[in-house]
Amino acid sequence: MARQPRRPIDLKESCVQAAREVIAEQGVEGLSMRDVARRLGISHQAPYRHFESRDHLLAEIMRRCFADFAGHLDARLPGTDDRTDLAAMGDAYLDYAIAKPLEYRLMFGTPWPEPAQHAGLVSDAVHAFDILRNNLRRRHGKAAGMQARADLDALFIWSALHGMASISQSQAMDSLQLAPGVATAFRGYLMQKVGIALEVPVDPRPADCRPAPGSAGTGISRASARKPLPPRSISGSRAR
Amino acid sequence: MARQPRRPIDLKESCVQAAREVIAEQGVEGLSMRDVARRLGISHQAPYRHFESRDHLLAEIMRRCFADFAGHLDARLPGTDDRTDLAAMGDAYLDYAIAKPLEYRLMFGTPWPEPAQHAGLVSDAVHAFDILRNNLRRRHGKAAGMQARADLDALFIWSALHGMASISQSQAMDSLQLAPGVATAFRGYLMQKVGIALEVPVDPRPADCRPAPGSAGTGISRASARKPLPPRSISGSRAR
DNA sequence: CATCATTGTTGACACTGTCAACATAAGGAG
DNA sequence: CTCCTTATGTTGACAGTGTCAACAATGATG
Repeated sequence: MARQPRRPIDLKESCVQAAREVIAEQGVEGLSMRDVARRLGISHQAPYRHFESRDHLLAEIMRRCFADFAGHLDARLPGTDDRTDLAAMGDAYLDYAIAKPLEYRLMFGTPWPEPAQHAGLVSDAVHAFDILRNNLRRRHGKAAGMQARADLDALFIWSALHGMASISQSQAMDSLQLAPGVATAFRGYLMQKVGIALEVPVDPRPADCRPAPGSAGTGISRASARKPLPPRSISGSRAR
Repeated sequence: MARQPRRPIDLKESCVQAAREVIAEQGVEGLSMRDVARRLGISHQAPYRHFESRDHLLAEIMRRCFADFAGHLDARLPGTDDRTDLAAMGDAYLDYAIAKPLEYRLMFGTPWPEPAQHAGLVSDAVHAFDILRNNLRRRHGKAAGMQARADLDALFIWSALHGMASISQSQAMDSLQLAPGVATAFRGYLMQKVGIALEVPVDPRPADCRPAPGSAGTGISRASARKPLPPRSISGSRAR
């Protein structure tokens, strides 16, 4: 028979809480199992009764971050239509990235532990993405190929937002000697550009010709790789 | 008087080489001073004669990666005009990210060591950015405010490319159940969207009104943060 | 030659994740 | 009730890490 946990205070839960505190204070790299144990006043091995390894603890925390994040996206001020709603979603995304940089970095800037394992992690992360995708699917309708279009738009939006979020968080911006006002205008400018790009339809086919509709010729197009880089390619993975 | 280094084989150089191998094989996290020493058959403290700390070694490697990267961008097939050149640059950027994922992650996905220190790192990184920025400055001319416009465009392009590169490298794509063909079309689609966004001029002012020129209303716009997130904000830094 | 800075080695220290063995206690079976 | 199983927590080890301190060799310079 499965025995019920009768502990009043849930040590597993406490570990997660303590670990989140550490991460919020010092970032992922600062997280140590022993530190968690120390903060809770328990032996250094106690957390291992609840988490197989540091990676498993980390995965659980990442899962919760994704859940938080998805909740934050869901809690945006509802737009009056799909368009303003999309804008609100973009704002909510960037607000979160700014307000919780270390959590953001944990979700999107840290190599994931075990891909196949930690199924909960994956499904929670996908759920966050689906909030964005669902909006675009409503927008594009169900005609043939429109699922793909919605996915492509979702990936494009995500790229721009994530790119901006992670660039803003790196110290890079400080060193670039940007023209005055650029740093503060960046966010609004990017949102406008993305909005424009979404308005103008685009052929998701191989691309290569297709001038931009209403404009001379897009400028950036030709897809696919050429010139496969000199010799020494890179293999490797995040093993060990 | 400054003594000349008379060593035939430069141990400092060997350390860098060995460390780059480790990183290319196992990623940044796998880099260990002692491992470097072991590979070179020297004592575990020898590398410290040439690098103050692991972070200093890492900074040197990052610096070289940026130099490589900038060289790779410079070595793109020259475009016939600024537009096709910009496209070639985008392609070169993504080619590099794909060919050397671990180096790419090292440059753009790893918290930098000491910001102020390691001046060489910063200047080499800025140089890579300047390749992009210079193209856009030529494009925009020198009229008042156009410097800022060029910087904004550069940041926008960088965001999209970096966003795509880092999303593609995460295992996320595999889990999203994307519609068929989306994964392969992603790159070309994003390049087209970026091209379109660059064609259509945009007001870099605060944004908030300004409908997209030639279209009903951009959809994504309103900049700036609202709703500052519940309570628990995050402080912390990458200390120690 | 004597001096001295450069470079490399050896040995420690505190810290990490994790394995193994042990202690304790609580519930069910007899 | 006792006995046993199972969950939980503790103690002690081991190999690995970055880094400090003390020492040794070596070669150019006074």
